[in-house]
Amino acid sequence: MSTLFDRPGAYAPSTADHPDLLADLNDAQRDAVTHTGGPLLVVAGAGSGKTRVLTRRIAYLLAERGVHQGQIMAITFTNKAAAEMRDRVGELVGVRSNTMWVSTFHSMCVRLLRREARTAGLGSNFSIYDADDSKRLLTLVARDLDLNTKRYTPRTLAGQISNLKNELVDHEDAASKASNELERKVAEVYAEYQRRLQLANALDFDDLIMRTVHLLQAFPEVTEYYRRRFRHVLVDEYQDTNHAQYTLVRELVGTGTSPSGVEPAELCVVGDADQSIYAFRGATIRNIEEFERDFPQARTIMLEQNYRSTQTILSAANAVISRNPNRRDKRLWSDLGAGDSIVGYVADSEHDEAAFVAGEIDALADSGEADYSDVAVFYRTNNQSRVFEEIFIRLGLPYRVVGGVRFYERREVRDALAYLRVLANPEDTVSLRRILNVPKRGIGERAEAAVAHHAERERLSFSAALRAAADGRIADLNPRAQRNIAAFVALLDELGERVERGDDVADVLEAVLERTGYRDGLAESDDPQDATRLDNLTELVTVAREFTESAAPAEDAGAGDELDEEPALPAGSLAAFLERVSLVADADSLPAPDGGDAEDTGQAADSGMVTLMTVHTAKGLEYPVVFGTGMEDGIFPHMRALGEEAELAEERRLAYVAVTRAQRRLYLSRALTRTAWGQPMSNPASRFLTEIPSELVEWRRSAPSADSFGGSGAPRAATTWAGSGQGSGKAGPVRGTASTGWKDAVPMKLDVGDRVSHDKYGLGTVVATEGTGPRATATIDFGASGQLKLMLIGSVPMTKL
DNA sequence: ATGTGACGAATTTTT
DNA sequence: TTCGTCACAT
Repeated sequence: MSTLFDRPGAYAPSTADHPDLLADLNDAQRDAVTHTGGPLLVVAGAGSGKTRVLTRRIAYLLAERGVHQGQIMAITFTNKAAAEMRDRVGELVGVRSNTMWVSTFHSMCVRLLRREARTAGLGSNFSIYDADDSKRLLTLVARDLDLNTKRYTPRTLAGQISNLKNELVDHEDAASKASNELERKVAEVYAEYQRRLQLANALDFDDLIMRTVHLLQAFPEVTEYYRRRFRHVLVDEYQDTNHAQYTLVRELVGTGTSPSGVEPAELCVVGDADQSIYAFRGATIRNIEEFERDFPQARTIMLEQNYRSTQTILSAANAVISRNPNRRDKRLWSDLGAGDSIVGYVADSEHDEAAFVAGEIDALADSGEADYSDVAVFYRTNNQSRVFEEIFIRLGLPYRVVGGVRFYERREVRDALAYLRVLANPEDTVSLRRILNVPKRGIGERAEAAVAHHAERERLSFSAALRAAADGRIADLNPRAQRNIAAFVALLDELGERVERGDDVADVLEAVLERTGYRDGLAESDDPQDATRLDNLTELVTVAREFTESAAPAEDAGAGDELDEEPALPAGSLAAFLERVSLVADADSLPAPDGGDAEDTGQAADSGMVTLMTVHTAKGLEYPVVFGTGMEDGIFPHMRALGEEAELAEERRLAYVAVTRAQRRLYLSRALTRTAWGQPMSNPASRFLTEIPSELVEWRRSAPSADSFGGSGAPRAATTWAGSGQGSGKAGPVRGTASTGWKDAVPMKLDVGDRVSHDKYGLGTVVATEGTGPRATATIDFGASGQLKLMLIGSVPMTKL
């Protein structure tokens, strides 16, 4: 790999200029790279060279400003982004990038918490609970507290508690602030949940951030140490930070001169409020919108030149996003020219839509206009991928689906990992209870409850109680269960010895799969799914094997980096492996540039496959050809967002993300009818579709025009039904101006039993109604044409009789 | 203790 | 439709 170090004559440390670092940047980018002093906010529109700015800035700090790599902390949200940043900085400055702290918020916090475990009141071998573990624990807690688990589902509880932690509210504050029944219950659960986490020596994802913030706030001397150490903090995707992460950054950077004279570090954050699509997880664009207020003397630099897309695509994106209220105005522009029109398509059904997409991809490939790998198909929700897969398989069109159920979320993988986690941390009760009877070994609910009660009564950990049970020290346990428990404990001990004597992780894992009978159980099954499960376990063993191999030689002896002199966890250890897999949840994620793909069904190289994914997973990626599908109100924007201003704004940002992924060609399609949960459903055109200026779109197939329906629809129907997708460029600009389009119209009032006449499906009877306002739907029986569920939003070409 | 059938709910998800 | 949870039977 060529770096500035390697290139003869290109680099002379700390003396020469480095025109290379700035030469190919535009003015704004250059400003962002060279800015010195106060906090810097880089507002980076889609495709405006955000990563380039960040990496150049780091390189510039090292090369031109005499900053030591150990003084830099760069924070991202994903491991992928962290790896990419490290690589790209490496290309610019060489091996110095290896010892920089470039990491995700979460791994940075883990690193810090392990170092300061004692101060933070943690065992340094703490486990990390992910969402699934949290929910399991919450299920236990809710049961023990006798909650109505219908009303307080683990999902709800997890969401509420997560929100509280993201806002840095601890369980005591939550209790005192609670103002209604739900909040009081949540606070109660929260308290018990935290108690159990502590008992299990475990932290959940949100704790990683919150506990770090609390640590820094409670121990100024600790904070001071890190502030002295990190003089430059850079944050990527700043629009995705939640309050806790925001506070963490502020604690790290510092706001004023500390008592012992440490000045605040230089802060550089990069983000785009228009691409904030994770508010539902606590991200708040407040952090970016009020950056200037939060950090006085802050400077803002806007990157508005887009290097990715044609002007047509950008104009469409601008048209959509500009309807969001309270938005900092920003207009992306491109000098790549207008390019091709956006292609619109109105399909009869989702199958029809998929067939169109497949046919179009085929045509592009045949004409040589695009490789399969140039093409991405986006949808709002994962279940929409199915129909595409079906058609692609039928046509032999190579594709890959990104996302969905991830490798580390598969049941068998989690089971196997739970064994390892118990071996590493016997107090990890959630994992222990998970594997207690997996595979089935005759330790049922009753026995488990008996052990749990005993633990509670005697104030023992579950693990200790289990040992008591094995020794016959629990009275109300039948002998059979006792024997089974004893055997299980013996099994764990035997496996534990392997860990003790330092066997490789992969060997321990192999032993787990063998000795527990897990592998045999799957091998003997005739369920075809179990064959896949077996493959996944084999893959996990491979991952473990590779982990050991990469850990051994990569011992870079600290390289004078004081923070690395004592690794918190021994390299290659079981604990280190578990930490890795907890924090890297994307073994089978995106097209790895190097093609080093962990697991996939397909054999073909990435280069030859169409990519299918949700719009969320598409963030940060780009493709020459993009298909945005399911552009219907109720699908995208999602039904749940209709009528909710904040959620609608987020959907709009999501649409903006979708559109701005496209480089050359953008297709937008919708279906008049699609099957939702077994029932056919009819959705109107997505409002996002109608907001795109019609001159940018060439409709390959449009909605049936009002004329062809003949009849007079509901008032307003004739004009509005045609709203988008009015064919062949005939339609004038879309009406429905500003935010008050026809979508805000009152839905038709229908009750069960009402008779209606639909312009397309004829006479029908209302058999059910659901939802109200913008979410109102009616299921109508059209006799021979069957039943159809219609969204009543805006207008439907239908009259009530 | 475990297997079966009814029932109900059902976005998005960087860690 | 599909998946996971719950009640009940074996």
